[in-house]
Amino acid sequence: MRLTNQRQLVLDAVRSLRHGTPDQIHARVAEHATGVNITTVYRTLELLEDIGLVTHTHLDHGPPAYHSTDEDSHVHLVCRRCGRVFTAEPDLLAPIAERLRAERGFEVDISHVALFGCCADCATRTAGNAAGSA
Amino acid sequence: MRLTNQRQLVLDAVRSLRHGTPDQIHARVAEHATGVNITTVYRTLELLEDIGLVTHTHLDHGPPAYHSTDEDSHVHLVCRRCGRVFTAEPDLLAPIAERLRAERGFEVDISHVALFGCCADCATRTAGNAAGSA
DNA sequence: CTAGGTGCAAATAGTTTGCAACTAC
DNA sequence: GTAGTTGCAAACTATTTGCACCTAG
Repeated sequence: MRLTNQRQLVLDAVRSLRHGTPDQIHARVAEHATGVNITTVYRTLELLEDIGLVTHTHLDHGPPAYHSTDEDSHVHLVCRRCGRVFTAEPDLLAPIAERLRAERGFEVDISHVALFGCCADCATRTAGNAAGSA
Repeated sequence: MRLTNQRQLVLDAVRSLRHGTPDQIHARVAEHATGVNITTVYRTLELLEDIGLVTHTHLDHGPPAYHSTDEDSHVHLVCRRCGRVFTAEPDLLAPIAERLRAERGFEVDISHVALFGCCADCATRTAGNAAGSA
């Protein structure tokens, strides 16, 4: 497999953006080099994922978020109000992963998990408001 | 709000398909009535979600899965090999939801959760095979 | 009757593919 | 030198929007 400049750039971008979409990765790459095509970004991400250097998660609808497998695997907490992404220790899901493995042989990919909900800030901000979501 | 035939059909379709994509819902509706447009399906799903009759989950990349809020809320287990969707009791995540609420004020929406991984069947089928994914 | 709902077609966004030119090895 | 890689443009899929027509209330 050939190590091209583009591939190095894409990998660097994935590492520096911690949850980058293909588009964001492309933009980041473009800061360092001109003319790397979005197509190449997609192809490279697929390749890097294939050889296990990156993984992707679906943090919301829309573009997937890519992250390097270098980082400690972590669980994503996505706030559906403000859209921010928090991380939690993978440890959090360990008991569940254990239970699913034991009870049904299902092997959870912890680094791929996103939990949706509402973060503390947004909960505070909307406290007292129950019904109307405009 | 007007109760139209189309809306009733879309809601019925969401209920009968348990994890339907907009496309599948459209197809299901088309079995019962002619000429309901995919656009209407999208608009109706948005509306039904807004008034709380349905929710959607991202079970994989691609189209979201809609389900009726009638059903018991449940956790989705998505096999990344065969694509099948299993369900688990929401109970499974309760301790985690509790912990996140206590530790960081993050309120997890349990019915929105999908756990990715590999089901027992696929694990068995690929036992002993480590590297090559063609 | 009328405000809200629908269908159509076109716009948009994200992603994939064919193919010719290019380059790391 | 050559097979693998890239860029471009066009295809494709999923979704949204504008607008004229239609219908539930």
